[in-house]
Amino acid sequence: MSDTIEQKCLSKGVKLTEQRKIIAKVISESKEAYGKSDHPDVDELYNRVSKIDPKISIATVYRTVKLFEEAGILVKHDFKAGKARYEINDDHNHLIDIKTGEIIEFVDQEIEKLQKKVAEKYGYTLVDHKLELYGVKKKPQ
Amino acid sequence: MSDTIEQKCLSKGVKLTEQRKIIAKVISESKEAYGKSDHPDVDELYNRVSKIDPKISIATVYRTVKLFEEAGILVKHDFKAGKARYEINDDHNHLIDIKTGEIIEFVDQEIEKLQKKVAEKYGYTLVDHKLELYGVKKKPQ
DNA sequence: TTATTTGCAAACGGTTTGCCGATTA
DNA sequence: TAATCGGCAAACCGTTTGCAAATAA
Repeated sequence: MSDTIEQKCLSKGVKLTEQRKIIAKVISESKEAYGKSDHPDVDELYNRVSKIDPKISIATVYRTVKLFEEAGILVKHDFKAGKARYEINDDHNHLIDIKTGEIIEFVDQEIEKLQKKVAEKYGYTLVDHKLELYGVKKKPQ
Repeated sequence: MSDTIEQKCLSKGVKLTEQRKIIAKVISESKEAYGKSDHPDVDELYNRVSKIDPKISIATVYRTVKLFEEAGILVKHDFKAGKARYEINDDHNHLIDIKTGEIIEFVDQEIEKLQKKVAEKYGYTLVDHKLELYGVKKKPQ
């Protein structure tokens, strides 16, 4: 499952254009290039894309991230309503520092298991979930 | 903590106007009156409020729910981006039926405990959290 | 009375869309 | 070549805001 976005597009029949390749590249690199907890919103994505090809319009960025989302390649987040953020769909949760806005990604199997259990309890099969923790950093020591 | 919204306003120094009383009433009654998993969005709130006093504007509804939220009386949800929903702040989670849109509220102490543990693990004190499960109803039997 | 609130309508900001020329498979 | 895509600018829609009249304390 560690395919590139491009590979995922191919396997899902999403046509690859120059613009989409560039947008995919920017999203893939957003982590390594800008730090661990980089979660650019669409506008920021557009800024970064523009540096590679200034002719790409923001409409294309919107259309592309939506397309990737519908293909299950990206997931959309609305941490703060108003501006959506997209990231590669690899099913982790977020711990958000309410002071600094820093975002830490984590996975916890136990919580995962309990979620499934809760859904079952109400007669549901768990299909998806969203968990966001909001916290403040503890004083060191 | 089972004060009415009006009582909470008083204790938090939020001035009570006729309009706010009506909006508070509609929110308080939204559960009992329309079924267990009623989560009206602002527009729907406005519709219901209008039936009581048609002169109340949607701007007032927006201003009021925001005011109540800032006072910690309500919490805001963005289940589907685009339309915010508000409900009384009593700290439960949501299980959402992705077929019907039905919303079930639940609390799970174990998950709660694990969340705190995860935050601690990263050096944070948990202040708030959001957990949404998305599922499909199982076939009966 | 004085600060606050409300209604109205216009503005705002993120997102979507219609049109038509450009590009992909 | 046929179908799809992208750029542009206008439209959209939920939400916010400036203003002047109305109201709470």
